[in-house]
Amino acid sequence: MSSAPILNQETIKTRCTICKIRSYSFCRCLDEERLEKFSKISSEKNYTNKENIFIQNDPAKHLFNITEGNVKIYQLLDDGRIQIIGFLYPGDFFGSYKNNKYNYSAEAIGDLKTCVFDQKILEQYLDENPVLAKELLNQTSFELTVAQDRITVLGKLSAIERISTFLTNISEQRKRIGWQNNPISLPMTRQDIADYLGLTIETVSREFSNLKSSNLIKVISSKQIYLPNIDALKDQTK
Amino acid sequence: MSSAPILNQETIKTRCTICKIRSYSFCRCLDEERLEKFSKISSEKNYTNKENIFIQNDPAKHLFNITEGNVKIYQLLDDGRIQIIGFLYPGDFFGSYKNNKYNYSAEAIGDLKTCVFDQKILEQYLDENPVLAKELLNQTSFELTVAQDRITVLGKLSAIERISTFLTNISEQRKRIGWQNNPISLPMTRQDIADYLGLTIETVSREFSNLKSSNLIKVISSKQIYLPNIDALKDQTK
DNA sequence: CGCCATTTTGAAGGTTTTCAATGTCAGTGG
DNA sequence: CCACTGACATTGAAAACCTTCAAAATGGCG
Repeated sequence: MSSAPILNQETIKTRCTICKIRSYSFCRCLDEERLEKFSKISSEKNYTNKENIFIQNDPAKHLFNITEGNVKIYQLLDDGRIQIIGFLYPGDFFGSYKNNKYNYSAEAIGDLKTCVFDQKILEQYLDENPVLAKELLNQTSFELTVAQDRITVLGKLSAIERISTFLTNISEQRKRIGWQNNPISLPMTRQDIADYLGLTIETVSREFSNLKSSNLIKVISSKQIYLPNIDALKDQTK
Repeated sequence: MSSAPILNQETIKTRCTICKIRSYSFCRCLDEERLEKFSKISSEKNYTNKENIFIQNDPAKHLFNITEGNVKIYQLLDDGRIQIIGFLYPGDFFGSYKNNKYNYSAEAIGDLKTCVFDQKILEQYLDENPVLAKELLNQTSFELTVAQDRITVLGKLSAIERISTFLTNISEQRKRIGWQNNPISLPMTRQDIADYLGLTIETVSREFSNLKSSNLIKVISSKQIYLPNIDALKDQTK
């Protein structure tokens, strides 16, 4: 079980108003006035590469919001098999809003800055600020559609289709949050991609090679991928 | 695109108060007083076997709640491949609360009775009744954990593990809503189960036969399955 | 009883995995 | 500066699992 975040009293007043990712996060619905109170119910906690933020089935006490860096959330089977549920980026939230156990483990990919909420305190805050409850509902509904799309990817797509979908999705997600969307940077390893797509690292590597020979990707470095023809790549996705 | 539900003015006043599945549904959080208003923003609509309730990418105008019967929600790929996202039972809701397009198609399995809400009207109602917004958030968060668990099933489990998980999950779900949980009735076809688990009908049939020879299931009829040893079956799930 | 949809079973084939070896690259120390 | 190290990635060959194609069996319903 991972340790609890510590409140940082010096920074709480201004933290939210100067937050760079607020417009991409569920707290965007709060006005300046509400934001001051909101700052007080959250705190900052940072992690380093491969550090666990929490473990599946831990008592679920907190909800996290990424302000900087990346997170992978994953489920582990008894025999060591791993399934990565998702890669999360600035503005994404994770943890548990309501359940008493975390449904997955969470681990930092590279340096990570998060904003932490106590589950109970956040729930109280929702009662006083229904607008935030509605925004969380919106965001959670969206997460649900993402998860449903992933069910189809894992249930029906071939290896090459999964990889192509993965690459085009990343490109689109980067565009959405205003990052460079071509070439794309992949913060995760090939093994992570495999565990995300329900494949082995060898299959991922082979399909990357196939895409390379078809000139559908150009591997600048192993974590920098250029997509010369996104439309043609999209044709591979189904 | 499917047709819009029609308000039935005669029944709206009493419908919610006599609703048999209310305690399993998101509307359980409303008191008698609020329920009367709530009745007025919903209507009843029934469907027959294999009837489409809506199609993926239709403009999303409604949210549905099952009062009787079963629904399958699924995504269709361009080449005809199908992935069933979920089987839904009384008390489950589906449709779209916020998105402008449905993320999946929905079809009745057998006779179906639903309670229908207009998206926009429901959203207004949420503003006046934050308690319902919170309840919808709870329910959607739960749906999200279910979808995440399914990602692991489809990404990492073998055929026999998927089938065993499917059967034990159904049994537990039946217990939860107070139905007979052994033997379990399967309203869907083998093909549906295959499309739900990302397998072919042949593989599903073969694994059912394997479970039969191991005495882990007893096929009373093709849609009535007795589980003589649920614990042993659970050992097959991972 | 007979029909037709659904399910089961069989055999061959294909995609992905497994096991093993080689290659690449960044960081470190001689 | 270059060899060494270890983590990560790629490639190869064989095997496994699931699918595909085909045929037979079952079972519900007129």
